Amino acid sequence: MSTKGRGRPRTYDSDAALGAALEVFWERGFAATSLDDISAATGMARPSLYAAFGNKKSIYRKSIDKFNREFLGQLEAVLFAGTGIENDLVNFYLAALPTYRSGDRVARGCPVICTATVEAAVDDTIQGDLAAAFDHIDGALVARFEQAQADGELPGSAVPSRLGMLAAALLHSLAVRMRVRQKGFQAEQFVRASVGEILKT
Amino acid sequence: MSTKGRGRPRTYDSDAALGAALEVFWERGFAATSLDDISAATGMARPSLYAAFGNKKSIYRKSIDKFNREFLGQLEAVLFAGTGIENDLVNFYLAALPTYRSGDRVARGCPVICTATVEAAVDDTIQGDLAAAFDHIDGALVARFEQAQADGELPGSAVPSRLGMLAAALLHSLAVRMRVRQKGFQAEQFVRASVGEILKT
DNA sequence: CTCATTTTATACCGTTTCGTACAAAATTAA
DNA sequence: TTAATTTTGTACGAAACGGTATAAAATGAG
Repeated sequence: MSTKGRGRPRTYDSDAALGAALEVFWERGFAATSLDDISAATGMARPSLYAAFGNKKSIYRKSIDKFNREFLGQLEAVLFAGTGIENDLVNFYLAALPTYRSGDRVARGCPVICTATVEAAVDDTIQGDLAAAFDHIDGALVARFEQAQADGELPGSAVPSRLGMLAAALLHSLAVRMRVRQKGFQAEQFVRASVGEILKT
Repeated sequence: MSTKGRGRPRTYDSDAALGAALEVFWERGFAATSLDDISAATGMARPSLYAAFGNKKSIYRKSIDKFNREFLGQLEAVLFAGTGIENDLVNFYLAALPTYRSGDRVARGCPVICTATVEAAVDDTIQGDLAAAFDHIDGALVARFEQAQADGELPGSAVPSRLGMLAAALLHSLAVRMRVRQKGFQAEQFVRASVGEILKT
């Protein structure tokens, strides 16, 4: 690992490689993705992959971590945009949809919720990463409802922790539903209707 | 395939074998489960597995289908028990928890939502099975809210289709959260609080 | 120009994978 | 008892897997 100095210069960009690796993990899941798949997607030979990021699980964790930082950061910015609780919340979900719909062949939902969850039952480190990501989302949503209550947008009888967990459930459902691809499911309509129900006093 | 007649009698029970196969798929996911794993779990040699159920994907689909029939049937019975919408709904989720918590090592959530969803992006037949299962749950929940409205338990202004999809989101969230195993997550508390919010006029 | 250093790329190793061929075993029909 | 039929269990084969040893290639330092 050297940014400069003696030696043959590396031909890859670490961040781009992790992004390309995520794409294949996202489509096929962790177990069904081979190092050859990652090698083809990144253009890096297997020994280079190993030297740069470690073994397959390590590559997976690093690519998921990168996704979490970028994606959750973007979602949180929308959630705390300050356009009122209803608007912020609707925009929060709508901001996730383009990512959940992405994919060359078909929509793939959320890479974290849809691929890491499987591994969580047999791999404790991935389970830890995943639980931390869930905690992070829960915390952000609860905090947003607390802020709304402080701003007088919610009655004093409202319970932000309950609303936050309910709002998180909406995101989980969207994350898997977009990958399940039921015919006739209207994501935007579902988002607006559900947020309306949640905020109904 | 013969129930009686000439030939060496089979030593396995098809239903029990599919149940044992589901256990390993449930813990490790489809891709990470080998035919040797299934062979060990069922006590059937690989050629017998192949003769009885077909290839790995066929075994998976049959075992998931058996789970869906049994589990969803059980949940629907609770949902339509007729003890009032709030009780029925709470009991619906609570009835799912023992299954979601089951597992020798750790809780494994829902086998359908947590393992089939990964494959849905690359396998169209599994995607079709999965979408049908989701449609089924959606339909049952929406029907239950329609019934509640007809029974006068919900105001005329309520929209059963919206409430049903919101209630389905709760189940999806529970199904993955039980496998994610966040510290401090209280499932029963979450269920009661969320149902209370949903039914809050 | 020479040498130390770092990355690349080929090739290999042992293991595991899915699927099947084949003979032995166990039953019923004749 | 003999023959036909079905399941079982061993054993095999080709392919794919994760991971690594090793030499060639490409740079900077001296």
